[in-house]
Amino acid sequence: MIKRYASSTDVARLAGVSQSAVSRTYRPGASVSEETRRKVLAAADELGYRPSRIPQIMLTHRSHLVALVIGGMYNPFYSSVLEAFVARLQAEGWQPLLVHVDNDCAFDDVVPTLASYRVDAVVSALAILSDDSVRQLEQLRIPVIAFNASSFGDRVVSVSSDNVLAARLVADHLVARGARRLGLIAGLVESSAGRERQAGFTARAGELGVPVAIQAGGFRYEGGRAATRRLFEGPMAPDGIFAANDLMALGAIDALRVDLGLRVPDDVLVAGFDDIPSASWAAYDLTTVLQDAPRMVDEALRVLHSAAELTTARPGRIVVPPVLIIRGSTDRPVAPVQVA
Amino acid sequence: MIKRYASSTDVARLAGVSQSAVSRTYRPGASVSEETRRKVLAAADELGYRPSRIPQIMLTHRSHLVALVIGGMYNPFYSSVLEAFVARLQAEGWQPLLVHVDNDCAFDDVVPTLASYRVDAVVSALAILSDDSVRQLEQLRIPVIAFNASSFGDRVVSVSSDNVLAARLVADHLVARGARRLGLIAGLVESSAGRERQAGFTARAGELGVPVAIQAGGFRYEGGRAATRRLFEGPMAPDGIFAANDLMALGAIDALRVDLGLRVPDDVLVAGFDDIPSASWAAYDLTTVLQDAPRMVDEALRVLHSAAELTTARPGRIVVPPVLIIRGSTDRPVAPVQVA
DNA sequence: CGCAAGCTTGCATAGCTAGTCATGCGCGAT
DNA sequence: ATCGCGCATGACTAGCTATGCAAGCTTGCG
Repeated sequence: MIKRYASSTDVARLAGVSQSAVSRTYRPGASVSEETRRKVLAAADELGYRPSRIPQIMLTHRSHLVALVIGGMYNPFYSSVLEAFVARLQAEGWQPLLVHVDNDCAFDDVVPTLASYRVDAVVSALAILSDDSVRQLEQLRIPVIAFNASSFGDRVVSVSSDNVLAARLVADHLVARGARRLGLIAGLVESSAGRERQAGFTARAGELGVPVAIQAGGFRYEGGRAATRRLFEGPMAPDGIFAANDLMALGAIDALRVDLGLRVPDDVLVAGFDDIPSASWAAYDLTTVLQDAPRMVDEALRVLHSAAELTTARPGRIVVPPVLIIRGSTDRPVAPVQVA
Repeated sequence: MIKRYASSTDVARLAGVSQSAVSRTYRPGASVSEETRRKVLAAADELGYRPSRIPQIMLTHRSHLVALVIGGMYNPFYSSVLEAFVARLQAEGWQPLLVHVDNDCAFDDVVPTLASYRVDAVVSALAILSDDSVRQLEQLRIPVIAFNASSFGDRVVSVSSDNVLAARLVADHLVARGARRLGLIAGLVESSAGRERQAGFTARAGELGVPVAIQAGGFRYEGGRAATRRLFEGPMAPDGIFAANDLMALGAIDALRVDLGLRVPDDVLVAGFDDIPSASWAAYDLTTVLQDAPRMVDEALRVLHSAAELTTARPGRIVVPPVLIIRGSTDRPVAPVQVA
């Protein structure tokens, strides 16, 4: 194997000093004479030397690596969360190790890899942590922070929007704008966020005495479009639709306009969840729930800092308040809400 | 500092064997008796032990870490490339280290960090490699693979679509479908992909004797929308628009329909570049150029494998053929092409 | 029963950095 | 002149795993 990087010993030899002197040159506050520092830096520059973190990991038992588990990048909300996360982690001296999980490669399969790189923590932006993998990570004493997934509330720390409250607000809003027959496009049953949005919406609709028809859309555009067509094949054609994420809501709008020849918002109101960039595009102008991604990332980092000291994070749940963004897709005169 | 992970020595002590025996248990093909293996695995299970790659990195001078540099995740094309890349890297035994670069944090700032983790290679999915940082990486002998960026063709390996050819095909197509006054929405001058698309398009339009007006859109939806409005403030209102990426093309369609009250494709043809998911949504149905992301990732990995052996990749350029996807946004009868 | 061959096991070590400890030097104070 | 102090420097070591080497054991065969 060819040696790629120069070591502090190489630099020391070239500079005619000891390895300690090299190390001290890069350690702020260490005692090095100007003369020695100059010689070391000259030699380091010649060899392209940068101190390695690898031996330090062995000595301190801290890698400053954080595993970021992804697997649903089709949703732009998660790409923006990812980008925000990476930027913040980096700014605070962590390094994100990216791990992909999907049907071919389950979370359980990558746990040994994570452990072998001695990551300090795992952040999952997906709801597909299996019970088994959580137990494995627990045994390895790796703190786990789950994003928008509260299923394992007693084992891991979760950071999420207040999905139930947000969905209730959407129900209120749709009914206030005159909807009397609601349609709900659900996500995936595996997703606790999706389940919470469904629960909040149906609960509030029930309180308001408004019926809700439900179809699953799998969190994707095509799923939302197909689910909308199915809603209109049923006995109760809805006049207000809430999709558990924006992608499905955009599919719903296209189904209504293109497939069913209906107008939005004139014939049917539509609301989504996430506030992805395309939600505000002129063709859609979608009413949606803003998830405060920067705030969520902040909270996750706060947990990370405390978890870094201990061997495990104190399990719990952090909920970030949502904001209802009202746009053209529900733009109709306000009707009085009739509480049943 | 609290010790988080068990070491092979810990396992050896518990199992009543030597550290070598533990190591050999996890090394396929090594000579270990069934009895010893059983004891080791039992002890390892109890302690939650996984072999560490960290000392191995020191011994072999190979980290199997690949730095993935991102910074434009607003474009869904890059999220899909990222996801594909991570999945493939992982399947082949690499681990992606994610690095974010933006205005606050230039590439040069993160080079020391990359070096300190002893990454085996750097993959940049962005065109913002500075000349200085390429030189730094060259001195550190870290191979660099640039995605869709050929500016540093003589220093790094680049993998990209055939942007020039694709843009020529788009020009042909728009003119064949009857456009006689073309508009081009350019990306960023820093992007070589954008420059190539512009060059190919204007060159072919020139050959066909069709005039082209140009406005910059910065690769973003809002930029594309504003650029389109500016195109129509000029002396030559275009009847065919090519945007250097899909996001700007979608902005163009919305500008035409919502801001300018025109019809697509009846009044103006629109084509984009990337084939992001929203390009095929019913509201847009955008003609675009498919960049074969899986193929591009394949090629990048091939380079990576050869670069892993050497200390540096042989500079060069790999070009992947593009595919023109014709959809409704240019759906008009074919007119005969008049070569000037 | 003796010996060789093969399998198994433990010991020792490389690889790199940060920090501890001891040493040496210069200089001011006594 | 001597002592002590502060600074600078080098030697040494911890931390963990894979592997070469030597030694011990078993087994089969003569």
